[in-house]
Amino acid sequence: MDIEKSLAALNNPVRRQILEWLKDRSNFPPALPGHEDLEGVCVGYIQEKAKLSQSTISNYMGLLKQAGFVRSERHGQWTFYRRDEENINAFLAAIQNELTKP
Amino acid sequence: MDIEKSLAALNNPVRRQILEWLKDRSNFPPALPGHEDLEGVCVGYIQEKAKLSQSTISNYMGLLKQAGFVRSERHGQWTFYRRDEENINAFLAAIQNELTKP
DNA sequence: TCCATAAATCGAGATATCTCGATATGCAGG
DNA sequence: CCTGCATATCGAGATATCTCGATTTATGGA
Repeated sequence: MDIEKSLAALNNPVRRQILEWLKDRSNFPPALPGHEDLEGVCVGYIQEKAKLSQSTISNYMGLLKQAGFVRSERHGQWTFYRRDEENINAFLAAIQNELTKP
Repeated sequence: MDIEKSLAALNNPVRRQILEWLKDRSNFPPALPGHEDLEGVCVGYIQEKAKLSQSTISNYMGLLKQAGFVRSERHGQWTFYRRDEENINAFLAAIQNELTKP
């Protein structure tokens, strides 16, 4: 729970938007054939929606992952990203604790 | 409640530290004579503790104020800053709402 | 009115972030 | 193996943030 990294990762509107999109799998095209069971979304789908370059999105997902907001799972040539609700909640608890008076 | 400005303001360890210090007036030297009733802390006291230049701290306090985390009150030649608990809580509610799944 | 003090603003150099296109890596199918 | 696709990494230019010292503005007191 690195609050520094977490805040840096959140300090960008597109990265926050991606986290919101990932709340609901149906914000993206249907899962690839043979991966219907997977919760995650591949980089290409995220890129398509965000309309930024592939390298930028890959970088963004790396930052979100380092901050703990997402987990990744590689399946074949694809990397599937999904939210890490536990870490997200841990961050919220930490920032709340840091900001509020006892 | 500009979440963009708020996250930018929080994206700096010294600014977060200042917000923490301001939780408790006793983190600073006693109030100036004639201002004992005031909740706030003057810029000079904050600068002393943060060990950064006067202009940097003035800038920081401006950012924290723009983000809504502090209010300022001018009394004579001093500007007294104190936390705005209401806005801080509003930010926490907003970020929680943005980050958590429904 | 003049001076001293507190704070805000200005201008600038150093550093970090953003974002891209190009390249490298890893994997699947023929 | 060789080719093609998905993703990651690299290098770089543009832009933003950090932080300072110098200057300006506001105020209070002699």
